[in-house]
Amino acid sequence: MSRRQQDRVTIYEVAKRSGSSISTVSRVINGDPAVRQDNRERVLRAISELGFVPSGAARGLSRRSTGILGFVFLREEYHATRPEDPEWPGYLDVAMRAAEREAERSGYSLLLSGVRPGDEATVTALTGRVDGLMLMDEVLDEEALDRLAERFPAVWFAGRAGARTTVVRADQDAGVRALAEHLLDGPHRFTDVVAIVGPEAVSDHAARRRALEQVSAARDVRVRLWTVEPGSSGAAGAVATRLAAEPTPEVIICVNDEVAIGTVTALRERGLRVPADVAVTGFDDVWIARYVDPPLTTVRQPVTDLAAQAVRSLVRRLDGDSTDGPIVLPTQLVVRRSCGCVP
Amino acid sequence: MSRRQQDRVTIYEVAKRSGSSISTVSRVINGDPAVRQDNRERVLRAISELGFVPSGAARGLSRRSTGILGFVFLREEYHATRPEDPEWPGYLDVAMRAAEREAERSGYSLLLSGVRPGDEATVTALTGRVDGLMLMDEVLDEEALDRLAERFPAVWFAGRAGARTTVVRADQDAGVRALAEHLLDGPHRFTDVVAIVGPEAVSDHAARRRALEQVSAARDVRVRLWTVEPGSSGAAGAVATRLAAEPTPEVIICVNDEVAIGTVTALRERGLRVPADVAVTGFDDVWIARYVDPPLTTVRQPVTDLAAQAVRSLVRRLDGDSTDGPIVLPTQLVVRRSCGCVP
DNA sequence: CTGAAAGCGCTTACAG
DNA sequence: CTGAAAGCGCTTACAG
Repeated sequence: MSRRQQDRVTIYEVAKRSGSSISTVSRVINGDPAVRQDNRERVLRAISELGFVPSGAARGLSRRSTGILGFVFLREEYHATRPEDPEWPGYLDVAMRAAEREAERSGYSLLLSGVRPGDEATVTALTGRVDGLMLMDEVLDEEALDRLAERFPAVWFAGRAGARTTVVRADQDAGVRALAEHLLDGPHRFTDVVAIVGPEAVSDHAARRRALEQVSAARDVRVRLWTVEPGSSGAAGAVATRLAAEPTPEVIICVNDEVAIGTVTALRERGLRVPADVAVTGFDDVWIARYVDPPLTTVRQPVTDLAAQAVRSLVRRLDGDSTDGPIVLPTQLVVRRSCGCVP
Repeated sequence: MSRRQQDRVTIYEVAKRSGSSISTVSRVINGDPAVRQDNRERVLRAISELGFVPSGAARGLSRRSTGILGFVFLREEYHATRPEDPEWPGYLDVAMRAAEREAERSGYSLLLSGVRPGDEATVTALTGRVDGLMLMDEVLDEEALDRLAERFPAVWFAGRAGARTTVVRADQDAGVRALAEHLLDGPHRFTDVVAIVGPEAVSDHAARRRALEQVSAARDVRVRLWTVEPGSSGAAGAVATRLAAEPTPEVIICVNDEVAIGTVTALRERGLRVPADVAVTGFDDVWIARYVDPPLTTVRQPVTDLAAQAVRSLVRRLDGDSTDGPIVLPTQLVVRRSCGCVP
């Protein structure tokens, strides 16, 4: 942190060279229409001759605003569900890119920060360098999040329904219901069901699990829950182990598309066909879901929209509008071949 | 940009409450061991009671360093090669995540910025808010890049071999040679070849094209080049059009894995089997390449490493070490089923 | 070991 | 329309 930028050209040198004051230079930089045309041109010329670039730090200090929004997420090794390859980009990456796009539209830059779960200290430190914060669900628990949001503009991305802090989330409940009803009431009327679930601590996972249990209980179907351990070395391996130890179900409902892909692989290694012998479903509808073999039946989450809405809510708050209530976007069942219900 | 942070607690209030001076508070914040234990404790207590967080802007102004590194890339709509779905995460996302990881290890944060091609103004403006910049190849041309790098710490990510500025890149030449030799000299000895290539303006694409032409010329094989237009609405559509208009080749060498996946789809829609009727290869070896049908023969680029090396080079430079020469990482041929050379 | 004071490079009332 | 000056909240010689 002790590295120096090279000698920078300051507003003072521009003022001197253009024969004006720093006030005028500042006005020109900021597009104040009050500056007389000839003065403006003189200043602009000096700026380009000197290669002047305003210091973001000085500007930020003076304006009490950095023009930066922060996106805080869990570092990869703490993700609850991940496939074999640490390089897989998915839900989170799409959200990051979309957030950057939307931030830029509002004149902000996006700062990335991957943290350990519950690392309040790092999040608090970020507070000193950005104007607002967007936090992924698993970063802080509800209490810590509320404590932060009380004194700093923050939105909870994919957070828990009903939180005090503004939450932007997708309707997990409706998505799971549509999926479960399709599987339990559809052409196959599955009764022997396994669900690979994520940890209860992740809001979206908890919501999905609850919805699944409600739908299955109403039909008197017992769902076996298989947990993917946080930091496990890969879904395919974990699923293979369970398959070897337990009776094979008719359908495996997976926590996300990546795990579904791993599950298909694990089933095939046991000589089972998908969907002929076992149906498999995913969640998220990442881009690749339609291209794998078989194409995945899944539930689409509007990740791009979710991220854009989170940024917009934050910007509204920074613009002085009152804090938004919860923002819930719809999910959508996408039926493809992996559930065996279409040819 | 005129939004205000709420009233922040400053170092002055901490000093007053702890009965010390702002110098001492500053020393405590920065872990100066010279501060006497009892004083330190008093200050720490005041900090936590007041919820003090140092202002990044003030600190940055004073230190002449922001602690932020910038990653500049082309906004999505300007990408040369992209599949149908704008949400696909790939090479660039993996690079961003890896850069964030490595930046954090060195005590920096990563700022994202998606720009239009050639947008020097935006890049220059960024210069005021970060300590160093990592630019994707297509953002600026070599001249603009060198102009920037002369006065500001910058590395060129996947840039042109031989540039004056520090370039971090993968060995495209070796990767393409290995692939082309496998196809032209391997079991099938293909002679009727199509290559779907990216724009010459992208350094990696130009390098690959050159290597392919050299290998094929040496064997007297003529390669038909199909160009994927920047901003085209999708590889599958473009490929379908060419397939309808020209004789079907024995093998289609694709510019990346996403295009390969689109190509497989387009071929199938014409009733052609892959690899039985036409072989297809990709490039990059994104995570999904092994899971699609058929699994893709491709060339692996060490994207994570590339990003980490770029950040490290930048940090070395900021630490006062001299500027690095070009950094070239190896690529690797990965043979799977899509080329038809293995069962 | 500690404090008073200058300085980092901007923005913005305020006065003219 | 323009400038002098104060202020944003830190760090860091310098003196003690």
